[in-house]
Amino acid sequence: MFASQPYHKVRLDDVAATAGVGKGTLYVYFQSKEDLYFTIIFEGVGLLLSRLRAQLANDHTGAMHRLQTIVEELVDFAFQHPQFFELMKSMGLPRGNPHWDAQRDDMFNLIEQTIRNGVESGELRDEHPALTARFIPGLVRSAMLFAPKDLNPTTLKQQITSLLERGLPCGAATKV
Amino acid sequence: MFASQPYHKVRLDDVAATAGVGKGTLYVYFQSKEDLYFTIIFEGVGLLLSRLRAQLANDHTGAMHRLQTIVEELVDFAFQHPQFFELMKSMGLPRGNPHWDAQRDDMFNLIEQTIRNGVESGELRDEHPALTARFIPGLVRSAMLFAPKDLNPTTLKQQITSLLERGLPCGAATKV
Amino acid sequence: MFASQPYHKVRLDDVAATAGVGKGTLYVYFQSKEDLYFTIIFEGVGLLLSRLRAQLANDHTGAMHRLQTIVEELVDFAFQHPQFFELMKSMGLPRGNPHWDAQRDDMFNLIEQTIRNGVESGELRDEHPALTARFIPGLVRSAMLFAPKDLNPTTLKQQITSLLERGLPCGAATKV
Amino acid sequence: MFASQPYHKVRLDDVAATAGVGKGTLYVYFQSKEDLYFTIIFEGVGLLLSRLRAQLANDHTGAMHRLQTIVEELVDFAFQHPQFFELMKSMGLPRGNPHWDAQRDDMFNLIEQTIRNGVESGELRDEHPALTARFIPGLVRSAMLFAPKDLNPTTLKQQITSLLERGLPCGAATKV
DNA sequence: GATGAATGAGTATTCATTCAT
DNA sequence: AATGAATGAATACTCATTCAT
Repeated sequence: MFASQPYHKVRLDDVAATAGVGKGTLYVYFQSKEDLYFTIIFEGVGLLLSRLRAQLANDHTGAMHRLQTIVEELVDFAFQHPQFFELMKSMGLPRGNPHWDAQRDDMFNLIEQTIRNGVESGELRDEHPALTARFIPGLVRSAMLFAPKDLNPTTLKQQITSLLERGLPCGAATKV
Repeated sequence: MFASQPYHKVRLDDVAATAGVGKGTLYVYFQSKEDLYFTIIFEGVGLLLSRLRAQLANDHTGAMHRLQTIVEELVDFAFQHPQFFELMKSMGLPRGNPHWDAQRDDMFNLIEQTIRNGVESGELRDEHPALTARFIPGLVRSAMLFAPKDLNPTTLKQQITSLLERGLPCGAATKV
Repeated sequence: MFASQPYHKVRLDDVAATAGVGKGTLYVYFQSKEDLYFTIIFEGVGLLLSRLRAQLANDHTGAMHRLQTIVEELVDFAFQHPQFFELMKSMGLPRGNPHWDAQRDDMFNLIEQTIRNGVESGELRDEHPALTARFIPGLVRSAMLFAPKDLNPTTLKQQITSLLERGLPCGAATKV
Repeated sequence: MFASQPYHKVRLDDVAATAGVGKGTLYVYFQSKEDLYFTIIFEGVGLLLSRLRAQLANDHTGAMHRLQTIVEELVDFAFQHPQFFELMKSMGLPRGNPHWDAQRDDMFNLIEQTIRNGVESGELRDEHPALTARFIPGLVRSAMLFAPKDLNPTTLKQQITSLLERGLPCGAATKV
C-alpha cells in the first residue's frame, strides 16, 4: 500500500482491514505509522543484504565475477519485490536512524570492498570504489522506476554488467 | 523545506512564514499543496532541461563528448541545487502527474537520443539506449544522496565519465 | 495511582502491572474501571466510618469531647492514608452514585447527630449542625491538600479543636 | 460542561458545538483540552482574587471585620458561580503548574496575612494562621458541594463567621 | 491582491474491555 | 480462576483550505 500511494494517503484503517486485523493490533507490533513504514523498508533491505552475503559466501571467483553476482542478486530481488523501490518513494529514507544508516552502509561497504579487492589484485581499475559502490544499487533503482514496463531481469543484468565490463565506447580500446 | 522533510511533514503555515507571506497568499499562486510541490519540482526539472538543451545546442561534437556535456550539466546543476535530489527522493505523489511524467520523459529522451545518434554513427555501442539514458541521472542521484559529504563536482564527473568511457576492467582494451 | 493522577490518566494496564496480576484478572473482581475506582473510595470511607463508629461506641462523654474524638479519628486516618484526600480531590465521577452518596451522608449524619445531641443537652450552640458536620471533614481535607508538608497530626488536631472550642477572637469569652 | 461531567467524558466536539465555534478554533486559543480546563479554573480563581483584593483595599477596619469581608466575598463568588467547585472535582487541581500554584498561594497568603495582622495587633489569637487561611476557602467548598440545596448565602456567611467569631461551645468563655 | 482567523473533514492513536486458552 | 493478545469504539488533535475583510 505504501508502494502505490504516498505515505500520507495510506490510512492505517485500511492497512488493518487489508491485513485482516484490528486497528489496535497494529499498535501492538508497531509504535506508530512511521515505525510500521520504516520496519517494512528495513526488513526489505535486511533480506536483500542477507541474500547478498549468502551468495558471496559461496563465490570465491574474481572481483568482476563477484560484482556480477551482486548485480544478479540485486536485480532478482528487485523483480521479486517490484514494489520495493516504489515503496521508498513514499517518504524517502529515514535519516539519522542509526539502525537504518548502519544497514545501508553495510550494503554499500559490501560492494565497495568487493571492488577494492579487485583493484588490489590488479583485476579492476577504479579511482573511487566508494562512489561506484553507491552507483550500482542506483542503476537498479533507476531501471525499476523509470524503465519500460516490459523490461526483463536478464536484459537489465546484461546492461548493467555490460556497463561495468566494457564501458560504452565501442572503440574504447583505441582511446587508451 | 520539501527537501529536508517528507511531504506530509511540511506545513503550509511554515512555508508561508518562511516565505514571508500570508497563508492565504499561497493559494493565490497555487491551487493546492500538491500543486505547490509539483510546481517546485516541475520548475526545477524545467530549468535543468533548458540548460541541457542550451548546452547541447552549441555542442556539435561527437556523441561521447555530448554525453560528457550532459553529465557535466547534471552534476553542476546538482551541486548548485543540493536540495534538488533530496527533493526528488520522495516524489512519490500521485501516480503519473501527466505534466511531470512528460517532462521527465523529455529529459530521458534527450539523453537517449544522444546515445542513439552515437550508435547509429558507429561511435557508440549500446544494446539498450533507453536504459542507459535512465541510468545517467540515477548515477548523479546516487552520488548526491549517499556519497561522502566531501565529494566534489570534478571527481563525480570524472567517475561517471570514466564509467561511461572505459568500463571498470583495466584490461577492457584487450577485450575488444 | 488514582491519588497521584486524574482518573482518566490511570491506565488499567498499569494498575494490573502494579498489582502484579493480569489485565483480565481485574475484570474478575471489578465490573469496570469506574467500579474499581468507586470500590476503592467506598472501602476507604467505609473503613473510616467503621473506625468512627467504633470510637464513638466507647465514648460516652459529652458532645464536645465526642467531636474531638471524631476530629482525632479523621486526622489519624488522613495521616495513615495520605493518598486518601488526594484521591477524593477529584472524585467527580458519575452524578450521585447511590452507594457512595448514601455512605457519605452516613458520615455527615454521624457528625451532625453528635452536634445535635450537644445542642439538645445545652452543651453546644449551633444554628446549623448540618453545615458544621460538613465543615469538619472539609477542614481536614484542606489541611491535607494545601498545608505545609511538615504538618503533623497533633498540630492539626489542636488547630481544628481549637477552632471548634474557642473561635478565633481572643476575647471570645467576653462576647458570650 | 466540566462541572457537570468528569473531565474525560467532556468531548471537545461538544464544547465547540456549545460554544458555537468550530473544533479547530478551540485549538487556536488553547493548546490542548487540559489547557482549556486549567484556563477556566485559573481565570475563575483570578477573578475571585481580584475581587478579594478590591474589597480589602477599601476595608481599613479590624482584622476580624476584614476576615468577614473575605468570607462574604468567597460566599458571594461561590453562589454567583455555583459550578465553580464542581468544576474542580472534574480533574482536581493542577500540580506543579507554577502559574496555578502561585495564584493559589496568593489567595492563601492574602487570608493568612490578614490573620497575622490581627494576631500582631492583639485582636486575634491563632497559633497557625497558615492553617486557618487554608481552612476558610475549604469551608465554603464543603458547603457548596455537600450542603442542602436550599442553602442560602446569608446562612452560610453567618455560620462561617460564627465559627470564626465564637467557636462552637456556648460555654467557651468558662473554658478559658 | 493579500491576509490570517476560522473551520471541520480526516486520521493517528489510545485504552477499556473481551474471550479463547 | 487467571491471563494477555486482540480489538474497535471513541476522541483529541492537525492542517489544508476558505473567505470576509
